[in-house]
Amino acid sequence: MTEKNVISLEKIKVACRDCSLSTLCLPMGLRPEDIDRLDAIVKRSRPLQRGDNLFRAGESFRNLYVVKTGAVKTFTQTNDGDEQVVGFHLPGEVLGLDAIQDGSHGCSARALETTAICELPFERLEDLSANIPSLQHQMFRLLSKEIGQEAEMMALLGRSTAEERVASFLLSLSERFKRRGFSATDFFLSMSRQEIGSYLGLALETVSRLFTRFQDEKILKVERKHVQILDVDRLRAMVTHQTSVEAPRARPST
Amino acid sequence: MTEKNVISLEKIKVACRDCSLSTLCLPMGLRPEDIDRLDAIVKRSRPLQRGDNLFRAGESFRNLYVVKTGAVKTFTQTNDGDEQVVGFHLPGEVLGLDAIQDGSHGCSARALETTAICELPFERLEDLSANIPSLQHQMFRLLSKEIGQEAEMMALLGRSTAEERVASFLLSLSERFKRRGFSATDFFLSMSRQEIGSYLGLALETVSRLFTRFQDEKILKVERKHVQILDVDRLRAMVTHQTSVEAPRARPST
DNA sequence: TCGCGCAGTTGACCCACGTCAAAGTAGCGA
DNA sequence: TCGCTACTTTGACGTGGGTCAACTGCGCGA
Repeated sequence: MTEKNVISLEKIKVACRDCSLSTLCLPMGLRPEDIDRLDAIVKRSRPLQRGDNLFRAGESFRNLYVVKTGAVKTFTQTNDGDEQVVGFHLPGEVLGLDAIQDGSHGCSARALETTAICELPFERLEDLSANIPSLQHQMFRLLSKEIGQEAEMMALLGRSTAEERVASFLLSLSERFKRRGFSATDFFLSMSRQEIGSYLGLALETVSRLFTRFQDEKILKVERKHVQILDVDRLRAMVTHQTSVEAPRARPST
Repeated sequence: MTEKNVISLEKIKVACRDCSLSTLCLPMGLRPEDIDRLDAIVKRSRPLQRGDNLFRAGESFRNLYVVKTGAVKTFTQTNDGDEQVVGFHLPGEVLGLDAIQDGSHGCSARALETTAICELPFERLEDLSANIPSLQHQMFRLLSKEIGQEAEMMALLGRSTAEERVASFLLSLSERFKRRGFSATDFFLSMSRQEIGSYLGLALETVSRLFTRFQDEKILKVERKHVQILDVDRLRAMVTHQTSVEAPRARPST
Protein backbone atom coordinates (compact mmCIF):
# COMPACT_ATOMS: atom_id res chain seq x y z
CA MET A 1 0.00 0.00 0.00
CA THR A 2 2.78 2.48 0.85
CA GLU A 3 5.66 3.08 -1.52
CA LYS A 4 7.89 0.93 0.65
CA ASN A 5 5.68 -2.09 0.09
CA VAL A 6 5.81 -1.62 -3.66
CA ILE A 7 9.57 -1.63 -3.51
CA SER A 8 9.54 -4.77 -1.37
CA LEU A 9 7.21 -6.43 -3.83
CA GLU A 10 9.68 -5.81 -6.61
CA LYS A 11 12.56 -7.11 -4.57
CA ILE A 12 10.90 -10.38 -3.61
CA LYS A 13 10.10 -11.33 -7.18
CA VAL A 14 13.70 -12.44 -7.68
CA ALA A 15 13.99 -15.88 -9.26
CA CYS A 16 15.81 -18.60 -7.31
CA ARG A 17 18.74 -18.46 -9.73
CA ASP A 18 19.31 -14.79 -8.97
CA CYS A 19 18.57 -15.02 -5.25
CA SER A 20 21.37 -14.25 -2.84
CA LEU A 21 20.15 -17.08 -0.60
CA SER A 22 20.68 -19.79 -3.19
CA THR A 23 23.68 -21.20 -1.33
CA LEU A 24 21.71 -21.54 1.91
CA CYS A 25 18.30 -22.47 0.64
CA LEU A 26 16.77 -25.46 -1.11
CA PRO A 27 18.48 -24.88 -4.50
CA MET A 28 21.83 -25.53 -2.82
CA GLY A 29 23.83 -27.94 -4.95
CA LEU A 30 21.29 -28.18 -7.77
CA ARG A 31 22.18 -27.72 -11.43
CA PRO A 32 21.00 -24.45 -12.99
CA GLU A 33 18.33 -26.15 -15.11
CA ASP A 34 16.97 -27.95 -12.05
CA ILE A 35 16.91 -24.69 -10.11
CA ASP A 36 14.69 -23.28 -12.85
CA ARG A 37 12.31 -26.22 -12.55
CA LEU A 38 12.16 -25.62 -8.81
CA ASP A 39 11.69 -21.91 -9.39
CA ALA A 40 8.67 -22.65 -11.55
CA ILE A 41 6.66 -24.02 -8.62
CA VAL A 42 7.64 -21.32 -6.11
CA LYS A 43 4.98 -18.75 -5.25
CA ARG A 44 6.05 -15.36 -3.94
CA SER A 45 3.28 -13.55 -2.12
CA ARG A 46 2.95 -10.11 -0.57
CA PRO A 47 5.25 -9.56 2.44
CA LEU A 48 3.95 -10.14 5.95
CA GLN A 49 3.91 -7.32 8.49
CA ARG A 50 5.04 -7.78 12.09
CA GLY A 51 2.39 -9.84 13.88
CA ASP A 52 0.89 -11.42 10.73
CA ASN A 53 0.47 -15.17 10.83
CA LEU A 54 2.02 -17.28 8.11
CA PHE A 55 0.02 -20.29 9.28
CA ARG A 56 -1.72 -21.42 12.43
CA ALA A 57 -1.51 -24.66 14.38
CA GLY A 58 -4.17 -27.06 13.19
CA GLU A 59 -4.46 -25.63 9.66
CA SER A 60 -4.11 -28.20 6.94
CA PHE A 61 -0.68 -28.49 5.41
CA ARG A 62 -0.24 -27.46 1.77
CA ASN A 63 3.10 -25.64 1.52
CA LEU A 64 6.56 -25.42 2.89
CA TYR A 65 7.71 -21.85 3.43
CA VAL A 66 11.14 -20.28 3.12
CA VAL A 67 12.00 -16.99 4.80
CA LYS A 68 13.45 -14.64 2.20
CA THR A 69 13.93 -11.51 4.30
CA GLY A 70 12.87 -10.72 7.87
CA ALA A 71 12.26 -13.18 10.69
CA VAL A 72 9.53 -15.57 11.84
CA LYS A 73 8.82 -17.34 15.10
CA THR A 74 7.05 -20.68 15.41
CA PHE A 75 5.10 -21.45 18.57
CA THR A 76 2.48 -23.63 20.20
CA GLN A 77 -0.01 -22.92 22.97
CA THR A 78 0.47 -24.65 26.30
CA ASN A 79 -2.54 -26.04 28.09
CA ASP A 80 -2.49 -23.20 30.59
CA GLY A 81 -2.90 -20.67 27.81
CA ASP A 82 0.42 -18.98 27.16
CA GLU A 83 2.67 -19.54 24.20
CA GLN A 84 5.74 -21.73 23.88
CA VAL A 85 8.22 -20.57 21.24
CA VAL A 86 9.53 -23.53 19.25
CA GLY A 87 11.93 -21.75 16.91
CA PHE A 88 13.15 -18.57 15.25
CA HIS A 89 13.62 -18.59 11.48
CA LEU A 90 15.97 -16.36 9.54
CA PRO A 91 16.35 -15.84 5.76
CA GLY A 92 17.00 -19.10 3.92
CA GLU A 93 15.42 -21.24 6.62
CA VAL A 94 12.47 -23.52 5.90
CA LEU A 95 9.25 -23.69 7.92
CA GLY A 96 6.53 -26.31 8.10
CA LEU A 97 8.68 -29.44 8.01
CA ASP A 98 6.93 -30.94 11.02
CA ALA A 99 3.56 -30.79 9.23
CA ILE A 100 4.42 -33.25 6.43
CA GLN A 101 3.73 -36.10 8.79
CA ASP A 102 0.05 -35.78 9.58
CA GLY A 103 -1.08 -33.21 7.04
CA SER A 104 -1.67 -30.37 9.48
CA HIS A 105 0.54 -27.81 11.15
CA GLY A 106 1.60 -28.62 14.70
CA CYS A 107 2.60 -25.06 15.45
CA SER A 108 1.77 -21.52 14.35
CA ALA A 109 4.17 -19.19 12.56
CA ARG A 110 4.12 -15.41 12.96
CA ALA A 111 6.30 -12.65 11.48
CA LEU A 112 8.54 -10.85 13.98
CA GLU A 113 9.16 -8.02 11.51
CA THR A 114 8.31 -7.25 7.88
CA THR A 115 9.02 -10.55 6.19
CA ALA A 116 9.09 -11.87 2.64
CA ILE A 117 8.30 -15.53 2.07
CA CYS A 118 8.68 -18.07 -0.72
CA GLU A 119 5.92 -20.65 -0.79
CA LEU A 120 6.51 -24.21 -2.00
CA PRO A 121 3.47 -26.38 -2.75
CA PHE A 122 4.53 -29.62 -1.14
CA GLU A 123 2.79 -31.99 -3.54
CA ARG A 124 4.55 -30.44 -6.50
CA LEU A 125 7.81 -30.46 -4.57
CA GLU A 126 7.39 -34.19 -4.00
CA ASP A 127 6.78 -34.79 -7.70
CA LEU A 128 9.81 -32.77 -8.60
CA SER A 129 11.92 -34.59 -6.01
CA ALA A 130 11.07 -37.94 -7.55
CA ASN A 131 12.37 -36.62 -10.89
CA ILE A 132 15.44 -34.74 -9.71
CA PRO A 133 17.64 -37.01 -7.58
CA SER A 134 19.74 -34.13 -6.28
CA LEU A 135 16.59 -32.34 -5.13
CA GLN A 136 15.38 -35.43 -3.33
CA HIS A 137 18.77 -35.69 -1.70
CA GLN A 138 18.63 -32.03 -0.75
CA MET A 139 15.19 -32.54 0.80
CA PHE A 140 16.44 -35.46 2.88
CA ARG A 141 19.40 -33.38 4.01
CA LEU A 142 17.16 -30.50 4.94
CA LEU A 143 14.90 -32.66 7.07
CA SER A 144 17.88 -34.41 8.60
CA LYS A 145 19.53 -31.11 9.47
CA GLU A 146 16.41 -30.01 11.31
CA ILE A 147 16.48 -33.25 13.31
CA GLY A 148 20.13 -32.73 14.24
CA GLN A 149 19.57 -29.13 15.29
CA GLU A 150 16.58 -30.02 17.41
CA ALA A 151 18.59 -32.76 19.09
CA GLU A 152 21.24 -30.18 19.94
CA MET A 153 18.57 -27.92 21.36
CA MET A 154 17.22 -30.79 23.46
CA ALA A 155 20.69 -31.31 24.89
CA LEU A 156 20.93 -27.60 25.65
CA LEU A 157 17.55 -27.54 27.40
CA GLY A 158 18.23 -30.74 29.26
CA ARG A 159 21.67 -30.01 30.66
CA SER A 160 22.59 -26.37 30.61
CA THR A 161 22.43 -23.44 32.98
CA ALA A 162 20.70 -20.18 32.10
CA GLU A 163 24.08 -18.64 31.33
CA GLU A 164 24.97 -21.36 28.83
CA ARG A 165 21.58 -21.16 27.16
CA VAL A 166 21.76 -17.43 26.58
CA ALA A 167 25.38 -17.63 25.42
CA SER A 168 24.49 -20.44 23.07
CA PHE A 169 21.51 -18.53 21.71
CA LEU A 170 23.62 -15.46 20.96
CA LEU A 171 26.31 -17.52 19.27
CA SER A 172 23.73 -19.30 17.16
CA LEU A 173 22.24 -16.00 15.99
CA SER A 174 25.70 -14.59 15.38
CA GLU A 175 26.71 -17.50 13.15
CA ARG A 176 23.46 -17.47 11.25
CA PHE A 177 23.68 -13.74 10.58
CA LYS A 178 27.27 -14.15 9.44
CA ARG A 179 26.39 -16.86 6.93
CA ARG A 180 23.76 -14.52 5.52
CA GLY A 181 26.29 -11.77 4.99
CA PHE A 182 25.34 -9.65 8.00
CA SER A 183 27.59 -8.69 10.86
CA ALA A 184 28.33 -11.51 13.28
CA THR A 185 28.97 -9.10 16.12
CA ASP A 186 26.42 -6.32 15.71
CA PHE A 187 22.76 -7.07 15.12
CA PHE A 188 19.19 -6.40 16.17
CA LEU A 189 17.03 -8.94 17.96
CA SER A 190 13.61 -9.05 16.36
CA MET A 191 12.15 -11.00 19.27
CA SER A 192 11.30 -9.90 22.82
CA ARG A 193 12.95 -11.07 26.05
CA GLN A 194 9.73 -12.95 26.70
CA GLU A 195 10.08 -14.86 23.42
CA ILE A 196 13.76 -15.58 23.99
CA GLY A 197 12.94 -16.86 27.45
CA SER A 198 10.13 -19.05 26.19
CA TYR A 199 12.42 -20.53 23.54
CA LEU A 200 15.25 -21.19 26.02
CA GLY A 201 13.06 -22.45 28.84
CA LEU A 202 13.83 -19.42 31.04
CA ALA A 203 11.85 -16.62 32.65
CA LEU A 204 12.09 -13.34 30.76
CA GLU A 205 13.63 -11.74 33.86
CA THR A 206 16.45 -14.28 33.77
CA VAL A 207 17.22 -13.41 30.16
CA SER A 208 17.21 -9.72 30.99
CA ARG A 209 19.51 -10.20 33.99
CA LEU A 210 21.97 -12.22 31.95
CA PHE A 211 22.09 -9.58 29.22
CA THR A 212 22.84 -7.03 31.93
CA ARG A 213 25.51 -9.23 33.49
CA PHE A 214 27.19 -9.97 30.16
CA GLN A 215 27.25 -6.23 29.58
CA ASP A 216 28.80 -5.57 32.99
CA GLU A 217 31.43 -8.17 32.16
CA LYS A 218 32.22 -6.42 28.84
CA ILE A 219 31.13 -9.45 26.85
CA LEU A 220 28.21 -7.66 25.23
CA LYS A 221 26.87 -4.22 24.62
CA VAL A 222 23.09 -4.37 24.82
CA GLU A 223 20.64 -1.57 24.27
CA ARG A 224 17.13 -2.98 24.05
CA LYS A 225 17.05 -4.90 20.77
CA HIS A 226 20.50 -3.84 19.65
CA VAL A 227 23.24 -6.33 20.58
CA GLN A 228 26.98 -6.04 20.00
CA ILE A 229 29.21 -8.98 20.85
CA LEU A 230 32.47 -7.64 22.29
CA ASP A 231 34.11 -10.91 23.34
CA VAL A 232 33.08 -13.95 21.29
CA ASP A 233 35.70 -16.14 22.92
CA ARG A 234 34.27 -15.75 26.39
CA LEU A 235 30.80 -16.49 25.05
CA ARG A 236 32.17 -19.65 23.45
CA ALA A 237 33.92 -20.63 26.64
CA MET A 238 30.60 -20.57 28.46
CA VAL A 239 29.09 -23.20 26.22
CA THR A 240 30.85 -26.09 27.89
CA HIS A 241 28.03 -28.56 28.03
CA GLN A 242 27.40 -28.45 24.30
CA THR A 243 27.57 -31.84 22.62
CA SER A 244 31.20 -32.25 21.72
CA VAL A 245 30.91 -34.12 18.45
CA GLU A 246 30.22 -31.49 15.82
CA ALA A 247 32.97 -29.07 16.82
CA PRO A 248 36.21 -31.03 17.06
CA ARG A 249 39.34 -28.97 17.64
CA ALA A 250 37.29 -25.78 17.90
CA ARG A 251 40.11 -24.20 19.88
CA PRO A 252 43.33 -25.55 18.29
CA SER A 253 45.75 -24.79 21.10
CA THR A 254 44.18 -22.04 23.15
CA MET B 1 26.86 -68.95 20.12
CA THR B 2 24.33 -70.35 22.58
CA GLU B 3 21.19 -72.12 21.40
CA LYS B 4 19.20 -69.00 22.20
CA ASN B 5 21.20 -66.97 19.73
CA VAL B 6 20.58 -69.51 17.02
CA ILE B 7 16.87 -69.24 17.63
CA SER B 8 17.07 -65.43 17.52
CA LEU B 9 18.97 -65.62 14.26
CA GLU B 10 16.15 -67.60 12.72
CA LYS B 11 13.54 -65.23 13.99
CA ILE B 12 15.15 -62.07 12.65
CA LYS B 13 15.39 -63.38 9.11
CA VAL B 14 11.70 -62.60 8.61
CA ALA B 15 10.99 -60.69 5.40
CA CYS B 16 9.34 -57.29 5.66
CA ARG B 17 6.09 -58.67 4.24
CA ASP B 18 5.85 -61.20 7.06
CA CYS B 19 7.09 -58.90 9.79
CA SER B 20 4.73 -57.98 12.58
CA LEU B 21 6.11 -54.44 12.56
CA SER B 22 5.09 -53.70 9.01
CA THR B 23 2.32 -51.34 10.13
CA LEU B 24 4.73 -49.26 12.23
CA CYS B 25 7.86 -49.43 10.17
CA LEU B 26 8.96 -48.07 6.80
CA PRO B 27 6.80 -50.44 4.68
CA MET B 28 3.69 -48.78 6.15
CA GLY B 29 1.32 -47.93 3.32
CA LEU B 30 3.39 -49.51 0.57
CA ARG B 31 1.99 -51.95 -1.97
CA PRO B 32 3.10 -55.58 -1.51
CA GLU B 33 5.34 -55.53 -4.60
CA ASP B 34 7.05 -52.37 -3.37
CA ILE B 35 7.55 -53.90 0.06
CA ASP B 36 9.39 -56.73 -1.66
CA ARG B 37 11.66 -54.28 -3.46
CA LEU B 38 12.40 -52.60 -0.15
CA ASP B 39 12.95 -55.97 1.48
CA ALA B 40 15.58 -56.77 -1.15
CA ILE B 41 17.92 -54.06 0.11
CA VAL B 42 17.44 -54.76 3.84
CA LYS B 43 20.33 -56.47 5.62
CA ARG B 44 19.64 -58.42 8.79
CA SER B 45 22.72 -58.95 10.88
CA ARG B 46 23.43 -60.87 14.05
CA PRO B 47 21.65 -59.50 17.14
CA LEU B 48 23.42 -57.07 19.43
CA GLN B 49 23.99 -57.89 23.07
CA ARG B 50 23.38 -55.39 25.86
CA GLY B 51 26.14 -52.77 25.71
CA ASP B 52 27.08 -53.39 22.06
CA ASN B 53 27.34 -50.29 19.90
CA LEU B 54 25.29 -50.08 16.74
CA PHE B 55 27.30 -47.05 15.63
CA ARG B 56 29.43 -44.36 17.26
CA ALA B 57 29.36 -40.60 16.98
CA GLY B 58 31.68 -39.45 14.23
CA GLU B 59 31.53 -42.67 12.20
CA SER B 60 30.65 -42.16 8.58
CA PHE B 61 27.02 -42.64 7.69
CA ARG B 62 26.09 -45.56 5.46
CA ASN B 63 22.87 -47.02 6.78
CA LEU B 64 19.65 -46.27 8.52
CA TYR B 65 18.77 -48.81 11.19
CA VAL B 66 15.41 -50.10 12.35
CA VAL B 67 14.98 -51.77 15.72
CA LYS B 68 13.30 -55.12 15.22
CA THR B 69 13.27 -56.43 18.78
CA GLY B 70 14.87 -55.07 21.93
CA ALA B 71 15.77 -51.46 22.69
CA VAL B 72 18.52 -48.98 21.82
CA LYS B 73 19.62 -45.68 23.32
CA THR B 74 21.24 -42.86 21.36
CA PHE B 75 23.59 -40.48 23.18
CA THR B 76 26.32 -37.88 22.83
CA GLN B 77 29.23 -36.97 25.07
CA THR B 78 29.15 -33.62 26.83
CA ASN B 79 32.33 -31.58 27.02
CA ASP B 80 32.78 -32.47 30.67
CA GLY B 81 32.91 -36.15 29.82
CA ASP B 82 29.62 -37.75 30.79
CA GLU B 83 26.92 -38.89 28.43
CA GLN B 84 23.73 -37.16 27.37
CA VAL B 85 20.96 -39.52 26.28
CA VAL B 86 19.21 -38.20 23.18
CA GLY B 87 16.60 -40.91 22.66
CA PHE B 88 15.30 -44.39 23.36
CA HIS B 89 14.28 -46.53 20.41
CA LEU B 90 11.79 -49.37 20.48
CA PRO B 91 10.88 -51.95 17.80
CA GLY B 92 9.80 -50.34 14.54
CA GLU B 93 11.66 -47.09 15.24
CA VAL B 94 14.36 -45.80 12.89
CA LEU B 95 17.83 -44.63 13.93
CA GLY B 96 20.41 -42.52 12.18
CA LEU B 97 18.12 -39.93 10.60
CA ASP B 98 20.23 -37.03 11.88
CA ALA B 99 23.29 -38.35 10.04
CA ILE B 100 21.92 -37.93 6.51
CA GLN B 101 22.81 -34.28 6.63
CA ASP B 102 26.58 -34.27 6.90
CA GLY B 103 27.44 -37.87 6.21
CA SER B 104 28.52 -38.80 9.72
CA HIS B 105 26.70 -39.81 12.86
CA GLY B 106 26.15 -37.04 15.40
CA CYS B 107 25.43 -39.47 18.22
CA SER B 108 26.25 -43.02 19.26
CA ALA B 109 23.74 -45.86 19.51
CA ARG B 110 24.01 -48.70 22.02
CA ALA B 111 21.80 -51.70 22.74
CA LEU B 112 20.05 -51.63 26.13
CA GLU B 113 19.21 -55.33 25.87
CA THR B 114 19.57 -58.10 23.29
CA THR B 115 18.44 -56.36 20.13
CA ALA B 116 17.79 -57.33 16.52
CA ILE B 117 18.30 -54.71 13.84
CA CYS B 118 17.38 -54.24 10.18
CA GLU B 119 19.97 -52.31 8.23
CA LEU B 120 19.04 -50.08 5.28
CA PRO B 121 21.84 -48.89 2.99
CA PHE B 122 20.86 -45.27 2.56
CA GLU B 123 22.09 -44.80 -1.00
CA ARG B 124 20.02 -47.71 -2.20
CA LEU B 125 17.07 -46.42 -0.20
CA GLU B 126 17.38 -43.07 -1.96
CA ASP B 127 17.43 -44.76 -5.37
CA LEU B 128 14.39 -46.78 -4.47
CA SER B 129 12.59 -43.69 -3.13
CA ALA B 130 13.04 -41.89 -6.43
CA ASN B 131 11.34 -44.84 -8.16
CA ILE B 132 8.58 -45.56 -5.67
CA PRO B 133 6.61 -42.38 -4.96
CA SER B 134 4.85 -43.86 -1.95
CA LEU B 135 8.23 -44.82 -0.45
CA GLN B 136 9.54 -41.30 -0.97
CA HIS B 137 6.41 -39.99 0.70
CA GLN B 138 6.87 -42.42 3.55
CA MET B 139 10.48 -41.26 3.99
CA PHE B 140 9.40 -37.62 4.16
CA ARG B 141 6.73 -38.53 6.70
CA LEU B 142 9.24 -40.45 8.77
CA LEU B 143 11.68 -37.56 8.91
CA SER B 144 8.87 -35.10 9.56
CA LYS B 145 7.53 -37.22 12.40
CA GLU B 146 10.93 -37.19 14.05
CA ILE B 147 11.00 -33.40 13.81
CA GLY B 148 7.57 -33.11 15.39
CA GLN B 149 8.44 -35.47 18.22
CA GLU B 150 11.66 -33.66 18.98
CA ALA B 151 9.80 -30.34 19.05
CA GLU B 152 7.42 -31.85 21.59
CA MET B 153 10.39 -32.98 23.64
CA MET B 154 11.90 -29.50 23.49
CA ALA B 155 8.65 -28.08 24.84
CA LEU B 156 8.72 -30.65 27.63
CA LEU B 157 12.31 -29.87 28.57
CA GLY B 158 11.75 -26.14 28.33
CA ARG B 159 8.60 -25.76 30.36
CA SER B 160 7.86 -28.71 32.55
CA THR B 161 8.50 -29.73 36.13
CA ALA B 162 10.24 -32.97 37.04
CA GLU B 163 6.88 -34.52 37.82
CA GLU B 164 5.50 -33.71 34.38
CA ARG B 165 8.61 -35.00 32.67
CA VAL B 166 8.53 -38.37 34.38
CA ALA B 167 4.78 -38.71 33.87
CA SER B 168 5.17 -37.82 30.22
CA PHE B 169 8.01 -40.30 29.80
CA LEU B 170 5.98 -43.14 31.29
CA LEU B 171 2.96 -42.31 29.14
CA SER B 172 5.11 -42.22 26.04
CA LEU B 173 6.57 -45.65 26.79
CA SER B 174 3.14 -46.98 27.63
CA GLU B 175 1.65 -45.86 24.32
CA ARG B 176 4.59 -47.13 22.32
CA PHE B 177 4.46 -50.55 23.97
CA LYS B 178 0.72 -50.70 23.39
CA ARG B 179 1.08 -49.99 19.65
CA ARG B 180 3.57 -52.84 19.48
CA GLY B 181 1.15 -55.27 21.03
CA PHE B 182 2.64 -55.28 24.53
CA SER B 183 0.87 -54.30 27.72
CA ALA B 184 0.38 -50.57 28.13
CA THR B 185 0.28 -50.87 31.90
CA ASP B 186 2.85 -53.48 32.80
CA PHE B 187 6.36 -53.37 31.36
CA PHE B 188 10.07 -53.47 32.05
CA LEU B 189 12.35 -50.46 31.71
CA SER B 190 15.47 -51.48 29.84
CA MET B 191 17.26 -48.26 30.83
CA SER B 192 18.66 -47.16 34.19
CA ARG B 193 17.47 -44.25 36.35
CA GLN B 194 20.64 -42.48 35.29
CA GLU B 195 19.72 -42.82 31.63
CA ILE B 196 16.12 -41.74 32.19
CA GLY B 197 17.38 -38.72 34.10
CA SER B 198 19.85 -37.79 31.41
CA TYR B 199 17.14 -38.03 28.77
CA LEU B 200 14.67 -35.93 30.79
CA GLY B 201 17.18 -33.36 32.01
CA LEU B 202 16.91 -34.52 35.62
CA ALA B 203 19.24 -35.97 38.23
CA LEU B 204 18.91 -39.71 38.69
CA GLU B 205 17.91 -39.10 42.30
CA THR B 206 14.97 -36.99 41.18
CA VAL B 207 13.73 -39.78 38.91
CA SER B 208 14.03 -42.26 41.74
CA ARG B 209 12.19 -39.99 44.18
CA LEU B 210 9.34 -39.46 41.72
CA PHE B 211 8.97 -43.19 41.12
CA THR B 212 8.75 -43.64 44.86
CA ARG B 213 6.23 -40.81 45.23
CA PHE B 214 4.06 -42.10 42.38
CA GLN B 215 4.11 -45.47 44.09
CA ASP B 216 3.09 -43.94 47.44
CA GLU B 217 0.24 -42.20 45.65
CA LYS B 218 -0.91 -45.52 44.13
CA ILE B 219 -0.29 -44.26 40.61
CA LEU B 220 2.44 -46.80 39.92
CA LYS B 221 3.84 -50.00 41.21
CA VAL B 222 7.60 -49.94 40.74
CA GLU B 223 10.05 -52.66 41.54
CA ARG B 224 13.44 -51.83 40.06
CA LYS B 225 12.94 -52.13 36.29
CA HIS B 226 9.42 -53.49 36.51
CA VAL B 227 6.73 -50.80 36.23
CA GLN B 228 2.97 -51.19 36.48
CA ILE B 229 0.75 -48.22 35.79
CA LEU B 230 -2.20 -48.33 38.20
CA ASP B 231 -3.83 -44.98 37.39
CA VAL B 232 -3.25 -43.74 33.84
CA ASP B 233 -5.71 -40.90 34.25
CA ARG B 234 -3.78 -39.27 37.05
CA LEU B 235 -0.57 -39.59 35.03
CA ARG B 236 -2.31 -37.89 32.11
CA ALA B 237 -3.62 -35.16 34.37
CA MET B 238 -0.06 -34.31 35.37
CA VAL B 239 0.96 -33.56 31.83
CA THR B 240 -0.66 -30.13 31.78
CA HIS B 241 2.04 -28.17 30.03
CA GLN B 242 2.07 -30.42 26.99
CA THR B 243 1.48 -28.60 23.71
CA SER B 244 -2.26 -28.62 23.27
CA VAL B 245 -2.50 -28.95 19.51
CA GLU B 246 -2.09 -32.63 18.78
CA ALA B 247 -4.54 -33.97 21.31
CA PRO B 248 -7.84 -32.13 20.85
CA ARG B 249 -10.80 -33.51 22.77
CA ALA B 250 -8.59 -36.06 24.51
CA ARG B 251 -11.05 -36.14 27.41
CA PRO B 252 -14.48 -35.62 25.79
CA SER B 253 -16.52 -34.73 28.84
CA THR B 254 -14.69 -36.19 31.82
C1' DT C 1 27.83 -70.25 48.67
C1' DC C 2 29.98 -65.97 49.53
C1' DG C 3 31.38 -61.37 48.54
C1' DC C 4 32.05 -57.65 45.47
C1' DG C 5 30.23 -53.94 42.74
C1' DC C 6 26.93 -51.32 40.77
C1' DA C 7 22.00 -49.68 40.63
C1' DG C 8 18.73 -47.74 43.30
C1' DT C 9 16.90 -45.36 47.42
C1' DT C 10 16.70 -41.94 50.91
C1' DG C 11 18.07 -37.90 53.62
C1' DA C 12 20.17 -33.23 54.35
C1' DC C 13 21.51 -29.10 52.50
C1' DC C 14 21.63 -25.13 49.44
C1' DC C 15 21.62 -22.41 45.32
C1' DA C 16 20.00 -21.08 40.63
C1' DC C 17 16.21 -19.58 38.90
C1' DG C 18 11.13 -18.66 38.96
C1' DT C 19 7.71 -15.56 40.84
C1' DC C 20 5.93 -11.33 42.39
C1' DA C 21 6.26 -6.47 42.55
C1' DA C 22 7.46 -1.92 41.18
C1' DA C 23 9.75 1.51 38.63
C1' DG C 24 11.80 3.11 34.29
C1' DT C 25 11.51 3.81 29.15
C1' DA C 26 10.61 3.51 24.19
C1' DG C 27 7.20 3.76 20.67
C1' DC C 28 2.86 4.97 18.83
C1' DG C 29 -1.64 6.87 18.01
C1' DA C 30 -4.69 10.78 18.85
C1' DT D 1 2.78 17.16 22.10
C1' DC D 2 0.79 14.13 25.47
C1' DG D 3 -0.35 9.89 27.46
C1' DC D 4 -1.16 5.01 26.99
C1' DT D 5 0.66 0.51 26.51
C1' DA D 6 3.93 -2.88 26.03
C1' DC D 7 8.52 -4.00 26.99
C1' DT D 8 12.50 -4.04 29.94
C1' DT D 9 15.06 -3.70 34.05
C1' DT D 10 15.91 -4.36 38.86
C1' DG D 11 15.04 -5.96 43.55
C1' DA D 12 13.31 -9.22 47.14
C1' DC D 13 12.01 -13.65 48.24
C1' DG D 14 10.80 -18.64 48.08
C1' DT D 15 11.46 -23.22 46.33
C1' DG D 16 12.20 -27.17 43.12
C1' DG D 17 15.42 -29.96 42.26
C1' DG D 18 20.67 -30.58 42.01
C1' DT D 19 24.52 -32.27 44.79
C1' DC D 20 26.75 -34.88 48.22
C1' DA D 21 26.68 -38.70 51.14
C1' DA D 22 25.29 -42.89 53.32
C1' DC D 23 22.77 -47.06 53.10
C1' DT D 24 20.41 -51.09 50.87
C1' DG D 25 20.05 -54.93 48.02
C1' DC D 26 20.22 -57.41 43.70
C1' DG D 27 23.00 -60.02 40.55
C1' DC D 28 27.03 -62.01 38.95
C1' DG D 29 31.35 -64.40 39.02
C1' DA D 30 34.58 -67.31 41.47
